[in-house]
Formats: sequence, structure tokens, C-alpha cells
Amino acid sequence: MGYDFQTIEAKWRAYWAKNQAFKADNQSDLPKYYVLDMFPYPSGDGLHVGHPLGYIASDIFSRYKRHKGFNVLHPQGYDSFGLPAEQYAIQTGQHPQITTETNINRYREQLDRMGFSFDWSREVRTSQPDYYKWTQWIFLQLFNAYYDTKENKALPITQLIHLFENDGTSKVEAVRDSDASDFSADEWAQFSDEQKQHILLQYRLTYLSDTEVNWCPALGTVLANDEIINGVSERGGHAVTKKKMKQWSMRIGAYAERLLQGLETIDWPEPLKEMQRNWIGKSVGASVRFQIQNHPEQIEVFTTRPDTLFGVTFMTLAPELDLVRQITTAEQKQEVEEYIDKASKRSERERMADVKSISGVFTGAFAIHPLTQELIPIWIGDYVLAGYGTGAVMAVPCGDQRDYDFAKHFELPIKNIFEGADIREAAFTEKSETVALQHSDFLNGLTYATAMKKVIAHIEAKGCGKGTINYRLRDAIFSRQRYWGEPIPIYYKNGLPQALSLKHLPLELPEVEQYLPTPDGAPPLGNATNWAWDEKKEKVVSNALIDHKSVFPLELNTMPGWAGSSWYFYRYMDAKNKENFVSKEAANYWREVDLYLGGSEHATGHLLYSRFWQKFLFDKGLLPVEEYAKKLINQGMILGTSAFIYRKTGTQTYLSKGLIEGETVEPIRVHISLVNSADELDLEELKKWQPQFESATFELENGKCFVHREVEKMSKSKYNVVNPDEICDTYGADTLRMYEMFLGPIEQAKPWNTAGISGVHNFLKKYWRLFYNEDTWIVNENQAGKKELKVLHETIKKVSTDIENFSFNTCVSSLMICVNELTNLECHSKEILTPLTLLLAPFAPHIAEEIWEKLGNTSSLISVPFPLVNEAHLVEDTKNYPVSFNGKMRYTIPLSLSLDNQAIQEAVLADKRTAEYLGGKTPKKWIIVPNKIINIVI
RNA sequence: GCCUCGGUGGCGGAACUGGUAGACGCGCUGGAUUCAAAAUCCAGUUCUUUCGGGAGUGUGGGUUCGAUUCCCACCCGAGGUACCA
Repeated sequence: MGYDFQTIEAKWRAYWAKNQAFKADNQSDLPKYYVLDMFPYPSGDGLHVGHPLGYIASDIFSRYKRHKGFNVLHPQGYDSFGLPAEQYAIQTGQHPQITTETNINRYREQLDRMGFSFDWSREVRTSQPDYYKWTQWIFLQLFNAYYDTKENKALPITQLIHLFENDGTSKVEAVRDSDASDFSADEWAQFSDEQKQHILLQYRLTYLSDTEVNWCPALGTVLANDEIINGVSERGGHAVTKKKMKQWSMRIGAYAERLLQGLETIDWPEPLKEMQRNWIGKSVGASVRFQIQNHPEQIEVFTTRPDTLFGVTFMTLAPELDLVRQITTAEQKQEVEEYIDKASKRSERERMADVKSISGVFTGAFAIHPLTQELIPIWIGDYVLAGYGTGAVMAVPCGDQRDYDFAKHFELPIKNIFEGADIREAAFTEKSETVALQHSDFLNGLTYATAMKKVIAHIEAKGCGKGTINYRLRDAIFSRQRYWGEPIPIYYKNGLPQALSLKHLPLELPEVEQYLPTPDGAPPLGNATNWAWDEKKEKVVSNALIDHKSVFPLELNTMPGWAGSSWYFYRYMDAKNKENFVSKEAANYWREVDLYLGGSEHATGHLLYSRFWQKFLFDKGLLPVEEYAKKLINQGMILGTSAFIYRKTGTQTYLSKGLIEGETVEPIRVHISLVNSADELDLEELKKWQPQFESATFELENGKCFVHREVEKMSKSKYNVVNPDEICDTYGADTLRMYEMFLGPIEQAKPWNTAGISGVHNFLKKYWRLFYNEDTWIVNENQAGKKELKVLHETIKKVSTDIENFSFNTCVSSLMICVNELTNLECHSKEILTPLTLLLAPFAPHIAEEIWEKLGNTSSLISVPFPLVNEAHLVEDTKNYPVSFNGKMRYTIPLSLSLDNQAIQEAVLADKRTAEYLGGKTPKKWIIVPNKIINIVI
């Protein structure tokens, strides 16, 4: 009997399912261990080979932990709201619910096939009402909370109202909108209900604000930055403009400091923490206010270098600031308008990437320097971004390189305030303690640190500024003009948002005819006819009934993708709970995720947002810990090979790869299944694939259209996914599992190729032959010899430490070496093979179970203890000469010997080969690395 | 541009804390077995060479008795860059 993986795998899959072998209990005497994967988005292409990489690793670890005697929680679910299902719906009219369900079923089949030890009784789907009920509930918790900076935590909004009633804003220390103003208790009492609501909105942790979106009029939809190439839409190449919209935001900024501090308490990869730190971008400095000449407004700037305040020779504003139009003089108006228009067509990313071209326009207005009263010209320039700080900078060309370049380019004055610094070629950007300030009034002669202190004290005393900490982190926009997302549980009364309450949830997604925005630009939910809130009946009713007395319009935006994924790990603990998002008992038992596995591409998205929600829910006393994942491992991405054709800019003409010389083109991805191995594109299939290609024209090479290939992240949206099914058919799931681990270190990104898969499959066949010779079971009861025991225990040691260190690729190598050696030793002793099977179990569970049963065990091996190393079997043979000569001047000493340097020198000198090498000379120098190596230098 | 990671044979990769670079697997070459093939097993396989040796871990410098490993500058690839998930 050969290694019949199909039969074996089917058998054990059925066995595990029937026995619910991986169901975790919320009560146990065993220590708990929670292993979490980032749940997949169920795309239409099915699971691709990149998904399992992390899932296999976490499964190996879960299985290992079970063998080590832990109560392991290893759940799985689906992040099932998202853009692709919606786009598919727009194209085909198919309800995303149906698409999603089909995709999930396919995913489940594929996941089951790979032998993952998931506890499916705890499955969650973010798009299911009984799940998003709680996502909506968390939204309401945020809506009903504000951030108190004195207590440094979120508090109920009712408490804030209380403070307002007693003392107005005088005793309030809270995070709020920058345009919020102060009032007294009397004033508060006299405000109308609407005014009060409006004020509270400036404090709530989720609030409404005006923000910009990418609007594509031709497609009639909002686009993600991802869907835009070279400023036009990826689909169809239409123009994209910026459009202002009232949107929900989340005050993540309130948690900036705690998100930063919390990183110190968790075992996450240092590079990932660094990315989050940089994303939060804390900088210490000062904000300074400049009065605009002949104008009531002031410009507030944030600077990390207030010590250079006397070096300011101009100011630069982001072109999109409203203020720009207000202050621009009549003479400059046209030039400024043109510049604003030009800048609005460039994405923020383009603007940041482009440091070479310097552009800007003078507004004609002047600011007054708060200390010298000098007039300072106000410019606009697109190197200043509206989103960072206040969108305005005080330019100090002698101390900042970008200001310097700007000044040189437009021949603006540069005032050197650094004594002895050479600024003929470049700015002096050092925070120097040796170079003193000059031409800086009361700061003259001071260096960085002291000047900073003194100038901040001075501007604070003068009331024109103060020392501040600024964070690069921006509040998170929470509205999406999409259909396939969680409805926001809000309705509008007199234009002000009103929250639903828990008993009204879930607020279920309404049916719509069209998944696109309405013709007048409202989000897709604007197409719903049953989307109004009857305050009296407390239910959703027809839009026709809206009377603005008791029936009101509901919110039309939905939540972003990250909403549902920001708390799902707690739902797994208690997935069926109808009363609570998670019960106290379940949360207190599992507490937190012990090991979280997922890609680093989520570093500043999901992994930051979920930490924010966690801290908020912790503040509310709803969760036991402030950080939800103790340890995190980033599995590297599996990269795919994408295919591109080129679209002539501004046309519907597509070019074959070889014809792009001298043309302005955008590369457009096409699905890799439409391309053959010679990189030739099937145009007929392409036209069927997406409507934009139906009427397009193609320029071909010898009648063929060739694609350009590029290696990048494997992703549905890049149309480059490879499916694991075929490999499971040909080689089996165990081979796929081991192969993906064998490919290389788990954290490293790697392009997918199947070239080496037969090696791993051969290993499993060879492993099988340790137990079977043709049809004969050849395991014997013989005692194992010294050599065999050494091989086994070396492998146990290596495999255990490697699993603990998540070094699964070297683990597989060790198992291969072990099996080779046992084959050479012709060892079939049960004493060796029984523990060896346990070493294999986490990696190739199906074959391990099968052999385990054949070895005469009556119960499944899932809960069998992992073998322990017996050091006694590892001892080296010490009869050899203590040092061995390798032909040059190097000697090595066996690891097991511990000699002091003196003894080593004596032993080496006693060796006759040494005498030969030295040829009568005396060693000049000894280099001795204990237990490793000796060099003799003559 | 900025932040993060990576670059070692024909290929995926190994090398623990600075100590014999290339473990393990693929591929390739030769052999055994076979009527033959598949499968399996054995040997070889960084490059170069006048067979003494010489060169070699993206490039160029540096530190060190010794560098894939540490430092500096650069080149190339990947991820993220705030509405893909």
C-alpha cells in the first residue's frame, strides 16, 4: 500500500468533524491559549495560496499547544462586508448577500480540506445582522462618549452635559473639535436643544465633519485611492475630482498617546511597532498664531522649531484651505484660483512623492510676525498638506530644507539666524547645541534646548502661542458611500443626528434596486424606499411617511471595512450571545489573544483601529485588558505575478506591451487566467470579463496582445490569485501544508512557485516507508539503538524550539534529515516511530493520525503530550582528540567539552600537526572562541 | 518622496551572540535497479583554474585577527502611505 493521501485525508477530515475534535470550552482546568488568524474577506476567486500561509502556521502552533496541554481557542470567520461584492453587484445586479454566501461556502470547503483545527461552532460573519448588531452598538457607545483628558479616558456624554450644566466649559478638559468655543453654565441653559446637540457633537468620540472624497462623476461613485491611477479611474479612465461631504469621523486622535504607550506593553514585531509610532507621529513643538494684516483672521501654525521663530521670512498655506480664498488679493486672485484647481487634481500621495518640482503662488496677503511685527508674505504651495497640523507652515528657509528650496526658487529672502552656519548651498537643519542663534532678539547666543524653552515661555506670556504636542495621526473617517457595509444606526431630526438604542438594533440593511449612488449623488442607501425612522413606533418605515415630526430620514452612509474587524476577536469568545457583544465570564476567561497571526500590510489600518476600539471598550469597563493581542507575528505575503496591458491616456485604446514606446499610458491589470504562459492575452475572454473592454480598441503586435508581468501582493483586487485546490488534488493537503512552511521563513514575503513541491511530497512518501514496505507493516517492537535515539532526540529538540520560535521552515528540514537518517539506519522501531509521529502531527496531521492509529492507539492523537527531549541521548562521543585540525590554522573543539583557554592551548600545542604548521615559530596570537573555534596567528 | 522589510549557487532557502558560507529541498549530471518506463536508491553539483590555487553573500567604502552578520553611502525589489482588505 502506497501513501494514499486522498483516502487518508478524507477519513480524518470526517473523523474530526464528527467528533467536533477542535471545539474549545469556555471552562477548563487546563491553561488557556488563544490563537487567532486574521479572518479572510471571502472573494469570488476563492481562497488563494497566500491565505493558508498564515493559517497553516497558526494551525501548527495551535496543534502544538494542544499537545502541550493547553485549552486552545482557535476560531475562524469571515470579514464579509467589502467593496468587491458590491462592485460585482453593480455589474451584475446580483445581491451582495448572495455573492458573499456563495463565496463563503467555497472558502469553507477549501479551509476544511486543509485540515485546519478551527472551532467552527464559533464562526462569525461581519455581514450578518446578529454580528453587526454589536458593531452598531459599539458605534453608539462611541457616539455617547467623550474623551476626558484629565482622567485620560472616555467617559459618558451624560457626564459632560452635567459639567456644562454646572460650570459651562470652564471645568471641562476634553478632546473636541478645533472650532469648538467656550461658554458658561448660564449660556448653556439658554441654548436651544439643537444648539446643545450641535455642541455635544463637537465632543463625541464619533462626530460629523466636512471631509473630502474622490468623486468620479462618470462612474457616479466615490473611489478609493486604490482605484485611481495617474489621477483617473482605473475602470474606464474617467476624471476624478475632490468633493466635500459631511461624514462621520472617529476621534482616534484622543487615544494617540495611549496607542503609542501601549506599544511598549505588547510583544509585536519591532518594525510593525515602529510603523505605528511613525504613523501616530508624535512631535513636540509649539503652535504660534500670526495675525493677518488688514483682516480679522489669524493663521495658526504648528512648528517643531519655535526656536527659529526669528528666521521666518514667509508663510505657506495648503492650497485647499478655505482661508486662502478669503485673504487672496484681487490682483492675485486669478493666479491663486488656477493653482488651487491644479493642486486639487493631484492626489496627496503624488504631492508628497514629488519633491523635485517646486511650485507655489503668492496670495498678495501679509501676516504680521508676532514678535517683530514685520510683514511676512503669505504664499500657497502644494508641499504643505491640509491634513497635517493646521495646514499652514511658518517658513524658516535657513533652518528647513523645503522652505530653503522654496525660498531659492521664488527668490524670497533668507535670513541666517545661525551664528557661523554656512547656508549658501543648503539649510542648516541640525538641532545643534554648539551653534548659537543670532539676529533673534532675546534668543541671541542661545542654543537649541535653551532657546526652545525660552521662546515657548515668551510666546505663552505674550498670548500668541503655546508649547504643544502634535500628532500626525488624523481622525479616522468612518462614513462610506457604499451599499455593502453596516448601516450607521443614526437618524436625522432637524438636520441633527439622533442615535438609535440597543433595543432597535440591528438596524438591517435595506433592499435597494441600484447599488450605485443616486443620480443626485447621495449614497446607495438613498435608493432605498424603506429607509425612514418612525420615532413613535420605533421602527423602520417607508420613506413616503417622512413628515419631520415623528418620521425622519435615516443615515445613508455605511461603515468602513475596518468597523467589523475591530472587535471580532471578542465575539469568538462568545459567538452566540444574544444579550451582549461578549459575556463578562467569557471575556474574563479568555481575556486576550495570546498569538495573533496576520500580514504587516495591516500595520497602520486594522491593527491600529482595533487597538483604538479596544482601549475605548476597556475605558467603558466592558473588556478586561487594554491591549487585545499579547503577541503578534506577521506572516510574509505570498506574491503573485500580475499581468498588465496599457491604456493610452484619455482614450479607450489599449496597447500590447511592446508598443508603449513614446506613448503616455496607464498600466491596467488584467486577470491572470486570461493570459497564457507566453504572456499572450485572450482578447475575447477579456471583453467578456469586464464591460469597459467590450467597446475598446486594441493595438496588437503580430495580431497578438502581450502583457507586462510584475510581481506584487497576491490579491483579488490585483487579479493575480492562484488557487490551492489543484495542489490538494495532486499532492494532498499535508504536502501543501508542509510545502508552504518549507518555502521559507514565515515572516518573509515570497513569490509563489510550485517548483519544489515534489520534494516535500517525496518526504511524506519516504516517511510512510518507515512504516510500510509495499503492503507490509514493518514497525517492530525492537529496542532502539543509541544512534537512533540520538537522531530522535536531536530532532525533538530542534522541532520543539523551532516551533516555539515560529521557524517552521527549518523544522521541516529537521524532520527530513531525521527521516533520511532513520532510513539509512534501517530503523523501524516503535520506540522511535511513535514519538516521531507526534513531531509530524502539527505539520501533516492527516498522515500522522493515520499512522498513529496503525501504531495501535485507540484515541486520536490530538491531545497526546508532545515528546520531551532526553538530554542523556544527546551526549557526544568524547573519545576523540579534544581538538580537530581542519587543514589550515583553525581548530574546532567538540561542544560537549568545556576546557579553559590554558588547557586548549596546551592541547593544541601537543598536536603534532600544530608543530608542522608552526614550523618552529611561536604563535603570536591566540583567538579562542569558547566551544567554537581557535585561530592561531603566526 | 516618506515609513517598514528584504537582496546569499541555475532556483526556494540555511548559517544560533562576529567564528569552516551554501544545511535541507528543487533542478541538473552520472550510476544502480528494470525488457523498458515510472518509482526507488547511490554519487556529484557556488564560480573559476595552468588543479598549486584564486574569487565569492546587491554595489562601493569602513571597523575587526576574522564580516552574509556591525557601521556609512548608494542601487534594486516588496508592503504601507489614511475609502482594497
